[in-house]
Amino acid sequence: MHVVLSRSPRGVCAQRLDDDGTARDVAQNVAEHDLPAFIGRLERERPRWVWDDTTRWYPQLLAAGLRLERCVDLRLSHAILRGSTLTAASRLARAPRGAWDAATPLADKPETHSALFDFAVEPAHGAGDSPLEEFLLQQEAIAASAEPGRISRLLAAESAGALIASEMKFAGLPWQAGLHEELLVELLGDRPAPGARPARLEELARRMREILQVSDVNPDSPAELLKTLRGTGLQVASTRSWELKEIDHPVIAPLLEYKKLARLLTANGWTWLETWVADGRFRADYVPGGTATGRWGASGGGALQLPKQIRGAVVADPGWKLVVADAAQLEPRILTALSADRRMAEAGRGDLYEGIVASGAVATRAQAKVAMLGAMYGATAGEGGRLMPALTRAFPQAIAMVEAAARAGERGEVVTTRLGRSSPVPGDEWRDLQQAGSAQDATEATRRAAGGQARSWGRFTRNFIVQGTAAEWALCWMAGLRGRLWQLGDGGLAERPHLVFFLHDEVIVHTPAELADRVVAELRAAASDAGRLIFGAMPVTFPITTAVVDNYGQAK
DNA sequence: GGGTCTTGCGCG
DNA sequence: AAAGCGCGCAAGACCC
Repeated sequence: MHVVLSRSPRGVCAQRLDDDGTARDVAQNVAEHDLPAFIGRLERERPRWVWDDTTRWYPQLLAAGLRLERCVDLRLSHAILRGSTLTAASRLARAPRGAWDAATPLADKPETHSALFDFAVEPAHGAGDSPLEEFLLQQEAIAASAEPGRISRLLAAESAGALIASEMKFAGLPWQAGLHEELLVELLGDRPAPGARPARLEELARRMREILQVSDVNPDSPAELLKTLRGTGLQVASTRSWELKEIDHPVIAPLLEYKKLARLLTANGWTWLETWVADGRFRADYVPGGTATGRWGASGGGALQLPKQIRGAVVADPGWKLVVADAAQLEPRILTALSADRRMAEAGRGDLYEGIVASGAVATRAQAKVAMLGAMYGATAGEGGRLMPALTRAFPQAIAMVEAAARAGERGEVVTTRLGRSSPVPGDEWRDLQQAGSAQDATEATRRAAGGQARSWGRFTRNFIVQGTAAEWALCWMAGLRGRLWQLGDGGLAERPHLVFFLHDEVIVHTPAELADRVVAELRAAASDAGRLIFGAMPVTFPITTAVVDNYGQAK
């Protein structure tokens, strides 16, 4: 059973649907304040809740103590169906852009700007924009798809991800502000007055002045720093750390240390702590489907960029543990499964990179890693580029697949992940330049620019199929894990083992200590489920590394 | 003064 | 080891 929820000025409307899409009864109107009780009652029948945007419904339900098993997030589903080559012929994909193609989550927009429930505001969209009609249009597109099984799995995983994102924000990542502050004081000195440098940074700037024998140096301004360095005879093109590392000069060491600490101060210093940590929790805003490839984004707090320096401040509650798990060498394994390259699958029975060395393709594990990254990112120069021919000889099938994706992108074509997420179409500027570059009278410079741009888009599509399918795997992993964790405990969401962090191929589960071993088992089981769900009986394994720790800094 | 672009660096 | 993919954020630079 599906239950389609929508809001109108009169309250919430709930329409039950049978699995064939027919209305089970007359739609019910529910007052906003009765909604949690209403949903709680119906949840016992395990419906799939259908709503426009999870962020507009689920947070308040969580706050009321509910946890729902499954949903359809129409906005996220629409974005996938609209772009997917698997549903390109559907009415949904062929319709002109409308309210469901909004670039931002609906919750980010003021209510008055939403055309979804107030047809008078934007009559141009007509009544076809209602959640019920959109849902039926989506069902139609899925049913007519060449691969309904794949696309519906993707939509289920994407929607589960939306539930998880809301739940992780609700539960929060356990964060000890006191520990974080101790760390800052230890590395930077006491908290400075606003606008002033902490003692440690001031000291480093002073040493740099002495070494360079200048009256002033401002390492916070790349432009000024570049002038100062050049003024003292240093040949540098920029002030990037990786470039400075190559230079042999006494000022480099304190400068690099300054940069490292200044970064900590501005990105995750006292201000960050005050803004993002409250009541012992860091509550990040995750953005499911926030990137072209289907990876999540984050907005505010930099949840996906937590530097290793401060991970020690992520501490389990007393009597609880953190189970940190990541999928080992996920993207190369995804490439293996996508291409069904049996020799690469054989190499991946244990450590994939060691397996590649054993195959004779390259000499060292480090080379194997660089070569695989080169294959997935499209390296042309450097060691990655040099290793490509050997890798291609050893694993022709896998390499042919990413090469084909690159060639398609260079031609401006769309590529599609295993479950059906398609890459965006290149923009008008891209097409204009390609056209200009292939014209009879094109200048050499235009030809070169067009070629460079084509290859750049080819690197994007090459990577898209791997990164995008890896994102699908991670979503399936997490969705399965979420259900398994729920079965391990009793009570509300935060009283049972629950997800508190997700970073592309890595998750953290916060769990009562006595359940940690069972959480580890569920993590592994969910990983092999995910592999089967996406690739069927392919002989590719997705090993998980796990660590049961008191704080995140202890993992890895 | 405010908005947008650029630089640099954190994560995978 | 090199600078090839995907992101978000803060600060300075730059422009009006």
